[in-house]
Amino acid sequence: MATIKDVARLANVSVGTVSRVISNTAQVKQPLCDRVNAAILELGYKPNLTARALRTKRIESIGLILPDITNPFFSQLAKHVELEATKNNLTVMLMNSLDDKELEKKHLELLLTYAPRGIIVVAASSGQDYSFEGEIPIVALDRDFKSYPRIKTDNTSAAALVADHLHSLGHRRVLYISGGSNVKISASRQSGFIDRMNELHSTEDPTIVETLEGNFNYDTGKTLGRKILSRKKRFRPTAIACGSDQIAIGVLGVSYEMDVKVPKYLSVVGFDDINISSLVTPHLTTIRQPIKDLAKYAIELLLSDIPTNEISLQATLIIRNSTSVPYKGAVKQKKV
Amino acid sequence: MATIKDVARLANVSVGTVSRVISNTAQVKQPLCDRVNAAILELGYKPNLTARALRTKRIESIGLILPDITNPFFSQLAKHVELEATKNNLTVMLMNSLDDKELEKKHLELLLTYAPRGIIVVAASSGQDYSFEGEIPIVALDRDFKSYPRIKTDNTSAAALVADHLHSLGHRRVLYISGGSNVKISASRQSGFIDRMNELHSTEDPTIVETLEGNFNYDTGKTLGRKILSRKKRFRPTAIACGSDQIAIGVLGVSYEMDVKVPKYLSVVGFDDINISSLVTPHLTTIRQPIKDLAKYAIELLLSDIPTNEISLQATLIIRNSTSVPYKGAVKQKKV
DNA sequence: CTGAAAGCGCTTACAG
DNA sequence: CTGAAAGCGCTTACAG
Repeated sequence: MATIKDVARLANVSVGTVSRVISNTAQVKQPLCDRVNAAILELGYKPNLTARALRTKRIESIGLILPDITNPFFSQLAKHVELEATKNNLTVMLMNSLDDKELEKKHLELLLTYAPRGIIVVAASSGQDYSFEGEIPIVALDRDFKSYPRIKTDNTSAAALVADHLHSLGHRRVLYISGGSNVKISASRQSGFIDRMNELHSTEDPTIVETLEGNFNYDTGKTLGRKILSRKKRFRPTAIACGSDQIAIGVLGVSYEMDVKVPKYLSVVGFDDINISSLVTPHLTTIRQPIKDLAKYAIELLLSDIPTNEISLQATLIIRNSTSVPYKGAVKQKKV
Repeated sequence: MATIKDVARLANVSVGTVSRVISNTAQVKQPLCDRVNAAILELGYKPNLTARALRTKRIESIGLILPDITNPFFSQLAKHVELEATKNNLTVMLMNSLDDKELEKKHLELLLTYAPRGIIVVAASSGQDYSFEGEIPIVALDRDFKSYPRIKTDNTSAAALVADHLHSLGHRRVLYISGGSNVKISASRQSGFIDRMNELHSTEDPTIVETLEGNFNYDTGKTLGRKILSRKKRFRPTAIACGSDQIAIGVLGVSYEMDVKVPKYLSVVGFDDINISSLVTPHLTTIRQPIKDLAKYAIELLLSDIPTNEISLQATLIIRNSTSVPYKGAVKQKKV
């Protein structure tokens, strides 16, 4: 591999000059500049990133720690983070915390010793019980992490969108399956939905909202879905809103098994718009998180060090085939 | 941040000695060793990885280039690569080629300038039209890349497993939906299936095999599935084997839409065992690739530089609910 | 605007 | 077994 010295020799300038034309950091007279560029081309010179990093004390990478790349939402996030990073000539180091706070901490510490331009963490834990020295910028994505600046979707207003949609279709008895009220973003979605539903309530036109809690996964959808659909029809909601697409797809699964046609007899809404949402049958009505922007702002924040607390982005409702007006027979229902 | 010098000073030894105890590369007498370790602990010293990399000309990372982390199979692969890398104290740099050979090349070149311990590429292209200097080990995972050593699943024998399964259930008219015969691994699966099916054929007990070609995605399953299920029953296969789970899930989708009960009237088999396969309805019978081993061997190969051409791992058949004996009415059928 | 030189934090021959 | 020192390939004050 040719080094900066080789280039300097060939171009008959000092290494300092070569460095300057490469980094475009200072004025270099045209003739010198040309000679340097010619030499770079001739030698096929590529700067040694490690050496540069040692001097500047910054590696041209960002770290990305997330619970599990296998989760469709996270993999989409990771993809856009990588794409956005590449635009900025940054490489991304990926690590799975497996939702293990110890591992998350270890990853963070290792990453810190690489001195990347910044670290994005989709947190497994709140990280309250330890701290880092050093001035490497850290950004929390999606979930809170310590008191680092955070980029997130406005979950509350997004969930309200779901409530609006269902209500406007005519649903008055709905059920919310939550990813667990102990998880913060899950709680935001849940309260966003319920609060809006309550706002929509009036004595003349009453709404009934129930909530069931589980996790963000398929199993929750299956288990709780089965429970709900086992009820007598008059005690069933006409629509189920879910805290995640996974839950919703689980609900779709039991609906099929129990022969409850969606959306005819049951409307189902997800949250996230993961890839398969548009492919399952019926196609899932859901909330699309602005993943690309989430990634873009996260990286921007990392590179800008403009002090920021939180950036909250708006999500959009994607209406597909899993929601419709409630079936005619959905007459006066009793409260469970 | 404390440096090796600080440690040396505190421990009252030379930096060389500190380096030696850290890297465990030479015998250091107990007392010195103890002093050094104590100093490291006291200062919370972490070696500067960049400086080490500059000296050793190797960064403790591996590169991972794959078409799209969003593809469930790749994300599982990536996860296990990362887990395995972490075990070896290696960090992974992730890049999506987006199936673009130019981008793949650019990524590769960038990665090379980082001088990682090795690069794993799940190739978008055969990479025939360019070459790299340098001695950084490269390993092809899943798909061929140049003439680098390759780790893969034995697609041919895996597909034969599917043929065996279907035949033993009693299916005699089957159809294979391929991911395209121009893609090498797809062709292996296809021929593995067809060849075994033909071996199983005899004049007393004939089998009929058809093939349709598309891509590895859901759409292919939907489109071709719809085409097949639109045929009159007597011209329909009793089972469809697919080149990927995505295709199979697409087929499941149209089966539902067209009200063809699976597996009662149609058996469906996938390939890959991506996460959702066990969650779709009905749960998909499929081939499980030994993803963990794929990842493990890839990294082993990278680190060992034992000259190897190809490692081919055996897959396993996972029988779930999308396959069963063909329905009774599946009597004498005519050839299409 | 340009060059000479220091120095980033390590590792590793080279002596002893 | 240990220390002194060179050097990895850059960047960046410091002079001029």
